Amino acid sequence: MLYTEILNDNRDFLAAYKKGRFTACKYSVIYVRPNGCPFNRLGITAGKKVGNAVCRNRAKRLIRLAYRQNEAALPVGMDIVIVARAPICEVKSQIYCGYMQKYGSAEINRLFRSFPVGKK
RNA sequence: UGAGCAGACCAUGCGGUAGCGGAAACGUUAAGUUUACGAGGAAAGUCCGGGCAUCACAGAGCAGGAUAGCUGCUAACGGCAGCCGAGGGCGACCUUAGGGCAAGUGCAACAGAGAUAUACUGCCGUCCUCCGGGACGGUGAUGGUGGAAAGGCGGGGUAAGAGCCCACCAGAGUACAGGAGACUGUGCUGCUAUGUAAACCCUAUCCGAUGCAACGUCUAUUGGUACUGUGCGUCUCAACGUCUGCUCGGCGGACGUGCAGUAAUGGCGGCUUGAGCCUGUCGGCGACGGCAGGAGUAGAUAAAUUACCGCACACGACAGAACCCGGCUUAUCGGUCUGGUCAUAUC
RNA sequence: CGAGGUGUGGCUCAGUUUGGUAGAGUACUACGUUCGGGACGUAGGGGCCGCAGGUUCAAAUCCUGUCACCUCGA
Repeated sequence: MLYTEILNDNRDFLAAYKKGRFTACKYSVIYVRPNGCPFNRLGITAGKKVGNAVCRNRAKRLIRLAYRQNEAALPVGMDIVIVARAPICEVKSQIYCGYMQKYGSAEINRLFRSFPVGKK
């Protein structure tokens, strides 16, 4: 991934849930929060409600694929946490990637602009 | 041909495009390029057993836990193999926590006269009688209840009855024979013994604790707090700590102060060749063992095996390694092979 | 990786230790009460006790396996 590091600290997840903005769809929920770094950080959550280990792994792969394909369109300097929902297991990857390409990046850009610039 | 039993095995395949993980080679300040490799029969549940690591180890007793026919296999096991007993199936075959209530204690509702020892209705004898029956003694076959009524059934016997006696069956004890043993067979004694130990318990055997977030090692910061080691001073053999819990017993003396070291975080190691797999052969009924030959890189750390397309068909189930093995249990679309059995038909 | 607990009427829970009758509150139905409703009173229905085996004369209870959920420790 080009400008992206992995977000793996529990505090950062909690900060994204509490202080970030979010947008939701049928397959996933996206939390966004500026982090003040010259790169993005991506965290993926696939909880127990998604399914068994096979389903959770598949959900993580699909999200990672979708993020990789749309990475160029995203702004820089964000903490992004994507939470998988149960229906993502039964869907083809093109549908999810297409959704992310069409709406997801636009939503993230909109949320990014919605944060006050001076704060950053 | 149909039904059924046991065992073993496979787990969609091939091609293309893009991408991921560690490794090797090339290149090198680096970016990168190429190559081969990259989830399972259960990887799952974590129910047992072991390896490995650290800590503790003079020991003794009690408590606690596990196992429970016999012989073997194994590193070990609560696993497996063969056999014995019991039960089920016409059969192939399957199931089986299967020591001890003839040490002790407890429990057995309801029903029933009576539930671990008793006598309501009865039966028989003697006596009495107001002829309805009553008293005393014998008896435990009969009635109904119950899971269970004191071995079962038949005959003899008797006033009426009873293993009181006899035959057969069942159980117990004992002797002999066979077997490695569980046990089996035969003879004799002889009727005393309800069920429950997956009730407490007794008997025999086994069990140190913690778990790769173990543990080792390197490094940054804060701080003089905590811990460890050691030198000096003071006080005492009590308290405290530790040895799984308790008792005895063992080991460490405690406090103050000086010096040295350690740390939560991160990196690296542990981390994958192992009581392993396949083939042949020898020993063994078998589990398994010996010998010979052969093949063989998952090792991540928010965590890699993917996404999409095309073709074929049976239209693809359950499901994702996290220190490693041996088992057990559970989930599973379907398919293949081998060996027995029963029924029917034909020769 | 390890330790423990809970599954019982629609809902919340007793009963499991010490095996024999499944119970309480609430909800539901009917009747009474009231001018009518609520509250109250009386009566009633509703349970393969998570699932599958076993021990026992007899299992919600004892034992074994299994499924789901919850909690805790490192």
